[in-house]
Amino acid sequence: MSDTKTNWKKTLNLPRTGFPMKANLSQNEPATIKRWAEADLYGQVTAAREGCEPFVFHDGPPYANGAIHVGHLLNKVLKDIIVRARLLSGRQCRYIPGWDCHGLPIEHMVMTQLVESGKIAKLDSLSEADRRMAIRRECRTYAEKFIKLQSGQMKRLLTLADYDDPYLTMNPRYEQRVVETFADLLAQGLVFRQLKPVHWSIANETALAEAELEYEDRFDPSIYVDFEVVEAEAVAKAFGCEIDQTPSVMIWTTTPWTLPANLAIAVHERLPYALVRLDGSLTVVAEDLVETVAAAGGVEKIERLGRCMGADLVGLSYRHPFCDRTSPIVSAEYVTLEDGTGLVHTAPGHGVEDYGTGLRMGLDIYCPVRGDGTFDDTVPEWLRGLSVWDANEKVIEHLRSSGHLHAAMEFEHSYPHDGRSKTPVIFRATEQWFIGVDRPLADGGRNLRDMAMEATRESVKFVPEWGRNRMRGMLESRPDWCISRQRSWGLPIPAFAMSDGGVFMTAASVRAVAQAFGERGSDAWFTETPEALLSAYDPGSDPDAPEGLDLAALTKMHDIFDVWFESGSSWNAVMRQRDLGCPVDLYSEGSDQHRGWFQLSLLPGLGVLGEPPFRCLLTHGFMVDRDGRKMSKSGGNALNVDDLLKDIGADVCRWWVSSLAFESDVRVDLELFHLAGESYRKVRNTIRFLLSNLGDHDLATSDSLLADLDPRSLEAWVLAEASRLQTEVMDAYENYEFRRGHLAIFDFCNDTLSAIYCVGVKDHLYCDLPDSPRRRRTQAALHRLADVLCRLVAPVLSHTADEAWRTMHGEEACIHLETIQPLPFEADAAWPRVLEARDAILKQLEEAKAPERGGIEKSLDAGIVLPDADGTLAPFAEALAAICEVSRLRCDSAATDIVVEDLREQPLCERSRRRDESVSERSNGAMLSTRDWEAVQAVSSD
RNA sequence: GGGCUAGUAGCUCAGUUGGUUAGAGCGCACCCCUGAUAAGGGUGAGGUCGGAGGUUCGAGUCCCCCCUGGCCCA
Repeated sequence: MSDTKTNWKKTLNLPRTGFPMKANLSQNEPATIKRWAEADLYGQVTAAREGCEPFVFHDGPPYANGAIHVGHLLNKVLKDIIVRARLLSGRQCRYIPGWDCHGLPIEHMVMTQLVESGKIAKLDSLSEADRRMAIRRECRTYAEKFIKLQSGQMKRLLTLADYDDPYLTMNPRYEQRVVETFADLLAQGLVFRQLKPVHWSIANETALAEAELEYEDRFDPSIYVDFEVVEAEAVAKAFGCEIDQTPSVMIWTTTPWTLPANLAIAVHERLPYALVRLDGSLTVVAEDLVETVAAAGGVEKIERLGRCMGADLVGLSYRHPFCDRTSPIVSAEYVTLEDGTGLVHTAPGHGVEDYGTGLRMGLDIYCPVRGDGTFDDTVPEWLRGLSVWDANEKVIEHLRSSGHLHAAMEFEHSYPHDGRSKTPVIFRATEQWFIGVDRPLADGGRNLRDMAMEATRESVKFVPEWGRNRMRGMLESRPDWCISRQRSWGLPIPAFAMSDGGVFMTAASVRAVAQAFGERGSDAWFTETPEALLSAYDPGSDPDAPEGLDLAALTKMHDIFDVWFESGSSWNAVMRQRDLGCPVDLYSEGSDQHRGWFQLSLLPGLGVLGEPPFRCLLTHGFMVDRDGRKMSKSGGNALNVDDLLKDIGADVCRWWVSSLAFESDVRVDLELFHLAGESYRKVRNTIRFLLSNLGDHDLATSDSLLADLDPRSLEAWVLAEASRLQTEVMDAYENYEFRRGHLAIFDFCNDTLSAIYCVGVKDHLYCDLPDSPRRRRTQAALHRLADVLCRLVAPVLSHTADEAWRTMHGEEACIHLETIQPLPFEADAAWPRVLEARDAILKQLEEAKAPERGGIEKSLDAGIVLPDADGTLAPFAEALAAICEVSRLRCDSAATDIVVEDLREQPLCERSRRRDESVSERSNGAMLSTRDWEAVQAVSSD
């Protein structure tokens, strides 16, 4: 018997294909990448879509620092799915990858390496310009290294983009456009110079960024100071009591040297304050802090005279204890009862919050401290020229002798230090460049904030929609944009100092420098004279040129642009510069960019174009670990992308990405990738089944076999389902609902095909004569299914789709050059009822397995009698028998319940294993059905 | 501390304008097939919808508060 078994196998049309079950992605994908590169797939597909309606998509620049992580993976794969889906639907989609190259993280890293390698000493011996150039050379090398690394990793993710000509923010043609963007904003009157406190290293006389600070414990004086109130009566009234002496308000500080710059005292409007007599001296402190403050001053007798709210104090004024001025009491939300007195010493030139309060209240941003840490001549004589550290003691002495000091002690706290010199830093107001968001534009008179609020109200589309509210909230409260930084690695702000101390920078002069940068790169700023940099500048034709301008007397200033200004100009430096279309259709990044790139592209865009540079903002969430915690390298819960690709391959990663509800946080864990691998295999094997039955099928004439399908045939049904799938998936892609597409594709493979259609047609495919019309028609359907599946998965499984496509159409073919067309198939309206009948039948078959119900375990041992009162199902009897895998099925208009007939006593066809009614013993001695007997005879006569 | 956002079966997610016993897939259990075979098919068991209140005849769905995450600020 076992001999005959193998013999029958030889007479069957069993599946065969070169498309393997095992994908071996990590081995095979690199070959695909190489093939695409050699064929210049990006060039080919953009050429093929020449003249098609463009979809303008602009890539945001990742920072050229470090290897890519899973966040990049999500970002880049999502974008690539978008690009490929648009190409599939017949749109042109030129996609230029980019990198953010300048900025502190790189410079900081390079400086650290220079210090560690000991090369820093040599650098410090150079002239300032040479030193900056040396640092810039190192930074450029560093950035180039990581661009190369990341670009390779991104290609490894199977992304399609113009990697031969990416945009780099450090390239001359990019720099030129950034500076020109700046010139336009300058012309609009939006650029201004203002003091702002920054971390300042006295040792190196330079501004420092947060990343350059090290926090160390340090002892500082902690002092409580009484400031005499000017309006004694008003105080009495506020507290509702009689007073007999001039009251004070008490502040606390650990930086006595900032007291000369005190211009206000801040209270919280909704906190209660008390007027108290502490051992005879009348003062105001927060009600809850009276005891603490009294204890600090060793007070023996506390007398509470009255109580009021902070709001009652706002507007009063006080006399500075040693500078000749009076200042206001103001309100501030950040005032707390954590420490101090509940009344906060405010020096707008020496603190971030103080600065904010100063701007809000219209106070001077007053900073009497010079770059070397000594006082200038605006302070009382006894402080002039003194270093701030020496001033602490003097100030305390002075306050004590004048009777303003309530208490003084030593205080240990964490304090920022310059990481390089290890010396404590101070907050010091310096001149910075700003773009004003509330200043009216020269043409139009509206300001950027109003324009931004209007643009984001409805004209920009947000996906998800809540991004709108989020971004508008940020726009509403954002301060003016400080665009200057005091570093070397960046794009210079082309401002010149004039000999009279003024600053020279006009729209025309900036454009001239932009031209120089475009030709020679921004290094020119460090290597060329002002006259050379301004060679394209003609003061005579510049209405903004200052009178008596002497180009030869100019000196270059040294601020560079905030990197956000560079990336925020990319719509101009890339999309307009390369004539790709602007405003662009889509920007897509993580939701942190509502404050970052999106907002900082919107503002310059509005200033220059008068409209947003984008039409739609698509955001994704952040990667968190299996417990929902944030991912970080230091936390040890980060996944390595290279390992991931080696382990499971890019297509599985892409399949995983397409499955995500990416709008919110994305849980990421190796196990989840393996799960995605399982469902990938399901799709792959389904495609494999389709392909494996097409080996003897003529694809060229295939579609003609589907011309007049019976709407009640399985083929009509499955192709109509495919048509529905295509509509659903393409609609999902169009609306960035990749998860919906993913699920639809999976369900189609898993359910429609694997569980139903493939099961239903196996018998025809394997057992019919190869040329039987029924088999050929089924093959034509399989071909159509494989075709549409390849196209639909191509944006996601870009390697696998290509692999399958090439299995069908030869090595030279490429799925990614194809577009998709509507499928014309329709099926009988009764099909849903047929499938319901199938469910019911399968349930009955399962129950028939029970011993008391007969114990039929194999469905082919069963026959079905199906109730069909109105005769709807009868025409589907054959199809139903096939998709239920039963040997016989009969519809009965008189039956009320499904009957499972036990056919185990009936003859079994040895070849098809069906208990068909036509089975009988044939002339060769075998039990075969008529169809199989004919097939065997035909095969053996070959 | 503030703005935005998320919390539904072991896992990933659906749940439309509040309305019958809260759905799907994976996984799991059991069974079939061994002619898609490191494949394929069938059936089934899993949830007090983050927690506490409230509105309502009725709430996963509306309101308030709280808890736990995330992003961006302070």
